[in-house]
Amino acid sequence: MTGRPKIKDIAAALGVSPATVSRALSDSALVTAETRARVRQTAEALNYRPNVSARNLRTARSMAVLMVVRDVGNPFYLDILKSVEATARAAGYSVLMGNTENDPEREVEYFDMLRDGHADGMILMTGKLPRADGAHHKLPPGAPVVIALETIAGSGFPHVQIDNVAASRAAVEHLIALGHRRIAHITGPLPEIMSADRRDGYRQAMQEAGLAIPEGYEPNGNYLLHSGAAACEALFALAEPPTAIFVANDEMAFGAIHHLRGIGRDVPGDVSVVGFDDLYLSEAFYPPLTTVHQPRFDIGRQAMSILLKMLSGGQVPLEPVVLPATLRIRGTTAPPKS
Amino acid sequence: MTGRPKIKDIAAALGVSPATVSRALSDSALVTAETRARVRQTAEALNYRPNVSARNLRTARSMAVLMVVRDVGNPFYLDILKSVEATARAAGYSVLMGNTENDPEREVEYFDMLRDGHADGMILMTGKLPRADGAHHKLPPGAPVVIALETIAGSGFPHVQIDNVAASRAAVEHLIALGHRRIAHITGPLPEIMSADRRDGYRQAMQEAGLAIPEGYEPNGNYLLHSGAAACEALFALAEPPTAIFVANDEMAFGAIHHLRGIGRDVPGDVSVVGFDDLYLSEAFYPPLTTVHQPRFDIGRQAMSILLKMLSGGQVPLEPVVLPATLRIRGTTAPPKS
DNA sequence: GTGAAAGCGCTAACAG
DNA sequence: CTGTTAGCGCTTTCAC
Repeated sequence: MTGRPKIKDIAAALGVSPATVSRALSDSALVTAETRARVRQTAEALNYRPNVSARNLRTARSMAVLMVVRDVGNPFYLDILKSVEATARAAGYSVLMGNTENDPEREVEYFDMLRDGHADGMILMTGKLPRADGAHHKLPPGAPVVIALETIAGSGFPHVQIDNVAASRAAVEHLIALGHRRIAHITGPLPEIMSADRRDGYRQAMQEAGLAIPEGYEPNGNYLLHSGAAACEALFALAEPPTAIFVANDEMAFGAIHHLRGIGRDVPGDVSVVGFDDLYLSEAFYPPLTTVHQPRFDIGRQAMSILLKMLSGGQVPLEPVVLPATLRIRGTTAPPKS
Repeated sequence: MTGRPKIKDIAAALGVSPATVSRALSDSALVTAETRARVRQTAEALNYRPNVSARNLRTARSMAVLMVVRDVGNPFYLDILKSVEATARAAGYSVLMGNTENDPEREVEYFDMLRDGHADGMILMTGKLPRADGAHHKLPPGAPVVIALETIAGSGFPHVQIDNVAASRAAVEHLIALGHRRIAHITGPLPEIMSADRRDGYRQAMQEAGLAIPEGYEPNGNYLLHSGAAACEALFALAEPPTAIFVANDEMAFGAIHHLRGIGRDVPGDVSVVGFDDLYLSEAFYPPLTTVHQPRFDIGRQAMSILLKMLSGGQVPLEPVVLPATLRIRGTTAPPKS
């Protein structure tokens, strides 16, 4: 025998039909325990592996799901990927990773992968659907798509998220409680909802405390290290720089702190900084970063569970699933100097 | 028409044969520019997507490659993934990400994915082949597999790597040049070759400088943050702790520095630390980490290029491709105190 | 409990 | 240049 063995080869070797082999291999109850054992044994002996393309074609399923993120480079998503994968594996699904790099065309490509049979369902963490006019409209209604971490209003897809507004408010309230009054905010990319939510939490806390938000106190970033430094630079070029900064994610917070150090400002001595995400390294950073912790593991697990439910035709929550996020107070926040 | 459109539907709508549609869609030269245009247009109109399972079954290729790493959580691999993906995409391949978490069973599963048609080729960065007795022996000789970053002696697969011994030696020589004599090394997981190479570089540099390696000066780690802290703790429980540490990767170096801070030792004032990898955050860390920079982008690009060559039946380098790694001297190294 | 036969959607000979 | 035909390897009726 040459080439990879097929079901037919096993059948021939055993003098049974291909159908029986197929059934035995898939643990069908329609086959004797004994035949099953014999089939499994020769399959093993022949080093047989079922051809996935053939199976997928026949069953019209890929047993794979797609997880699409804005930036694989962000370790934050990786932790979620891990729990998504664990949950998926337990149900027999594998996980394909999609990375958009914020490129709308690539988002469209990933949507296409649902339709062309690459994957059966999808977890989206990109904060927006491709082209408002809508690649997702090509998907059948009720398509197995779950939105995690971000919000896509009116999409009709289930959501798993945290309350970004409340978490941000709590972070800023912490700074206010320490006595800060000149508090700035480095935003994520706008007008994405997640970024807007975090900014809104900041604004709410400021307003409730009766604090003004001076011109230039809301510089924009894009969640990347460098943009945190750049935004921070803009802040400290102001006539009245802040004594505290709430940064929309940890990575930018690292960049901001790095910049502050460069211009000779001590954190938290001169300036307090709060981040958002609680990355793996945030605690080992110096000073250990005060930040908002997100329940990454739960987010992934819940999102995947809902997706699995959709994939098996079950009911899914119509209301967003909102998980708790908590402020972790560490070493980058302190009372203002004066 | 109900359900997803197939090639047949387009053919019917246009009054041509399915074969023509297939050809038009794949830009075959065997079809008029005009027919091609018409086909493309109705395909677009019908919102057609070719079924990948059917295509893969027919062509016996998946146009996907698998990149398997030890730990997706390590940002180091992500940068490589990005360049692998860019190179793969340019050639029409997509990339599947495999994560073994150092579990040999999972490595075997990924090998199986080559045989069951999930992927056409594979880039391995796990440092060892599954079960010495050998899952890879199930693969046909000359299987499209490239080993990156690590070495699998005698496997016969092409390798893309850096010279870990030389790079480590350079790192330790830097510490020696600063005047350190009590230099310790926190290793990666042994007996993996990459970890062993880095340790050997350390030993060579020490020996050449005529420096002894005291008992306990080579604590083991596993490349994770926490193990760096733990190994460091062991080091500073010694009667004569080191004045400098060469750590086998940045993540453990972060952990070690964090621990040193915890026990009141200043870096680099009291202790110098050198890492390995040059992670994205290493420069933003405080103090900025002195470390060995690896050419991540080139590693990914080269590995994928070689894989593509194998996939198209071309010749591949028999000798390992060795890329340069360079020491980046930053803020965690200084002369010893006394 | 097992076998025979059909067909998933596509591409690649082979004719014309 | 286009159409006809066959078949990739598997699963799943439908018979028995």
